[in-house]
Amino acid sequence: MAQNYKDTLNLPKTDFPMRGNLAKREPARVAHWEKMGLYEKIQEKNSGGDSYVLHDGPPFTNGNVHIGTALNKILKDAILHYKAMNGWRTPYVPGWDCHGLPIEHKVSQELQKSGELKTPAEIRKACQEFSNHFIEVQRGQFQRLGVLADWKREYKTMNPSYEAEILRTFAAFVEKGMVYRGKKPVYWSIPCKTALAEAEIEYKDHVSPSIWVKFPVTETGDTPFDGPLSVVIWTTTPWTLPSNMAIALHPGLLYVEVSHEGQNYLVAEALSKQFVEDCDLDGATFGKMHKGDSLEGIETRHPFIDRPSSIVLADYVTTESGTGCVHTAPGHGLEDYLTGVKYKLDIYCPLDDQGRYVDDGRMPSDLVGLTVLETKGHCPANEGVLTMLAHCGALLKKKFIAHQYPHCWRSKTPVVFRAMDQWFVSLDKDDMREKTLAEIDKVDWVPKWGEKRIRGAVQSRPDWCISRQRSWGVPIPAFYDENGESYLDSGVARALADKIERFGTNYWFENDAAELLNGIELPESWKGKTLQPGKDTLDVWIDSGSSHLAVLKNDEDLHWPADLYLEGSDQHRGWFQSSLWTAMVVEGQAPYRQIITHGFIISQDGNKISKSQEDAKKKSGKAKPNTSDFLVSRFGADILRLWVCSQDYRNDIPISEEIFGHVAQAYRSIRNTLRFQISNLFDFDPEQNSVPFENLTVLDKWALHKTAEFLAEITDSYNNYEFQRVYQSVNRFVAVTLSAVYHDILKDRLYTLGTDSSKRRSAQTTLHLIFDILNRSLAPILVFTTDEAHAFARHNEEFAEDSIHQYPWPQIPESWHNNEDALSMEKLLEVRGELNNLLEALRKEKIIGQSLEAEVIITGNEEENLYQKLISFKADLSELFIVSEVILKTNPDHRGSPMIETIKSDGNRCPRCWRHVPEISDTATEESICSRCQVAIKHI
RNA sequence: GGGCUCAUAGCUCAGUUGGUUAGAGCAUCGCCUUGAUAAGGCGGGGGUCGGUGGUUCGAGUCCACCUGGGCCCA
Repeated sequence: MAQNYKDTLNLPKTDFPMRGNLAKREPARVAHWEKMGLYEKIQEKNSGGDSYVLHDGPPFTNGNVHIGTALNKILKDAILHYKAMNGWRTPYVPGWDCHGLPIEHKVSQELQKSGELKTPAEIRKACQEFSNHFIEVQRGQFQRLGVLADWKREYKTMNPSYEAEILRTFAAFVEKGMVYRGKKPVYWSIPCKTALAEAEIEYKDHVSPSIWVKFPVTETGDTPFDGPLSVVIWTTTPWTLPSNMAIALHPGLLYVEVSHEGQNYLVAEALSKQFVEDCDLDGATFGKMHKGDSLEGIETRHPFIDRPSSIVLADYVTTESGTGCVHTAPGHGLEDYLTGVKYKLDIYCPLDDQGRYVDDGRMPSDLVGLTVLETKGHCPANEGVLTMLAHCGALLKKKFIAHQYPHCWRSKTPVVFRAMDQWFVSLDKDDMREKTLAEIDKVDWVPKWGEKRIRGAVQSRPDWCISRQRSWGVPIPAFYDENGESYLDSGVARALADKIERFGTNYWFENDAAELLNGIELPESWKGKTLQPGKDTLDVWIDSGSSHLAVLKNDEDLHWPADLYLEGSDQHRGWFQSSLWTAMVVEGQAPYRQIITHGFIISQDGNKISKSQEDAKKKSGKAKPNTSDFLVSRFGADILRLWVCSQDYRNDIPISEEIFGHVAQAYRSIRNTLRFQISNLFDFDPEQNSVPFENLTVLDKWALHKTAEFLAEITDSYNNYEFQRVYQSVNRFVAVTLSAVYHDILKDRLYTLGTDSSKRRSAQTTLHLIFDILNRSLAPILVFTTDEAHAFARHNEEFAEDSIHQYPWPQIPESWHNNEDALSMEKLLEVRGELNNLLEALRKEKIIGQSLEAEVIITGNEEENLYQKLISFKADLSELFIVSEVILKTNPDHRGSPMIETIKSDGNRCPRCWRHVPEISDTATEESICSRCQVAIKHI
């Protein structure tokens, strides 16, 4: 008959599924939101509010959305949800970074397979298609994550109007006189006649001649050497010797004079023994030692060109190989170049496009015309230089050496470092750097060490090389005459920007100077010249660095500067900095008020994700892709979002199966808690059945007090963007306050009392309030689940026309906080701890199973505080402790806190409510139930 | 090699201006329940706070060095 009584209970009822099945079910909600125009509705709701502008850093459009990019967008979305709930207007214009070498490289590889040589315009067209394809892909993947944005107004750095803004930004640089022409070494492929980027370089084994060369000291300065001597350098690229301008020593290393058969040499002390051995200087002796920094400025003579080569200092000099005296050719190496800039050396590079020594009047005539390109193991330039060294007696030793050397990815030939004309931005012009540093002060950096980081980046950045020898980018609007003289003018650049805005950037690549300049008023100096348009494009950091101008300034819905930029911490050197410089030049002010940065995704063992993935791949042969889509397909977007919010994103962010397992568990716990509440409100209409606050039971008032504490806690965390604290608070609230305590106690009331009894309605009123607050407070994070729960709770259906995301952040009455009943309840609930220990002991002894099988005897002194409380709430105690009876025994002799005992109840078990009571109404029949149930059953 | 940064139970996080036996949730183990049931309840075990050395009456919490990780440079 027990089943019959079960039918008389108000058991929970809902269609809200226990299991989310997110991967399958979320897409329908994405479609639902799209259809109902959720983003627009949220904007409309807040149209009267102030706007909060989070300016989107554009992801690069060259592949699927990676987990790190997903993390970034999820954080942005959660912040905007929270701001929108708090009444801010939150227009969010997402962007795409389209130009750049990685795309051009991939596209070129594809085009190369077809074997045809393509013009820049053709390559650009293919790049554009490539980029557009991945914009489609990524947009879909972002939307799948639940990210709400104004996708109709998204910005692309390859849009003609955007490209025009880039050119106008550049024009401002020109106008301020910051742009100048200089030389800088780049990788150069001789067969391809093109500059290469690091990504286009392959390192391969190569055999080179390594040589030890004497540079006789001509000017010793104050240094007291034992006698005439030569500084010995070691190099594996003899062909760069004609461009030698200096010899670099380490300031902190010791250098020693080595004597052998009347000759004296200077090398690093740490390498001197090796040097003697390598150069067969048997019987050499070691003399005076000198510290590197004491030798700065000493002059030597170039071995075969009438030119001094002086001693300079550089930190990158090592004692790993060579002599510790580094041959420095600023036109043929990046480090050499930087040293050259520092010491104002000539950035000399006497090579033409074919890699041949040019006849510039400085090159020895024996060398002119020799190429550095190696064919069949022969390098004419190397051989020419070796011959000259042998003639002049400067060659101490030659040995062949196998080492890694950079090769061109396309032609597979060794590349050379070659200084070429480039465009630079002078960052110190008009104290721009100082002004920028001052501006950094005014920005709110989160975490605050971000300020140190960008300060370091801005301080140490050398002049900005902004030209690239690439096709997929925005052209530098410069022209050249037949002598190679350059022509650049801000007015012309602006006029060209207008043209490009109308015709697209390919206009530049498909027309000659006459057409490009047609209708543009030219500066006097340009007139009468035969000009060619330049082929270089702008550094892509100018592209994305102009976004605040291109996007925020041209949209009345947005404002400049932005309220927030939120990107990975690598952007201190990247986008944060490039945006800052462009803003300083154009507006004289930072483009953002606040910067939040997040760390990088790492594996659980703390290593780089790509590296550990490779290792896993090697071991198991089945590495799992770290793409957003893969993880969404396995766990669902809400789990991914919850994971993001569970981590302190300001540091490294670990990811693993185990971590996702725990987050999924936490999700289930939250979901079930919401489900418990929804299912127990199936017959509750807040309009009809609500109980006023003052009439709620003391336990319900306590629950609202705890809810108020919870809300205050997470509101504070949200305000500080500390989602991991929200996550922790939610877990504790859900698992402890609700599931283990409040919900557990409530079941008796909800299930067994009369449907409309005031204590049951009191519980439902409270549950309803808590559900609403909990669900809303989770809405910025669990965008799908909270919307689903809302639809089921309010409309008892899966999709509703009103979304949780249109509701404001919860506000609660002050009365909930610290009400007197709640504080008393807090004390009484503390007794549960001790009580539960005693019950567990009975359970272990198989005396009881459920706690309702037990009764409690508490002995205490009326003078004592807690015992007084127990007395005043005697009627509620058995409910609170979920036992059948609580007996209070007052004993004036009892000292200290009340003594608690538990025993098995000797009452009869009511088959309906399972409580053990002294009297069952009619023990003779099977219908016998307790008196409380008798009343209840009449009011079902 | 340089700049910035991180290091608290198996996992993810709290630990206020240095002060009693270092906390939480999850996981784990044992028990109970079967009227939140691919759920729920109760209880137990588990860190000496990356390491070393200092400052201090007292340090996870301040200082120095070391180790390991990350981002950015070189």
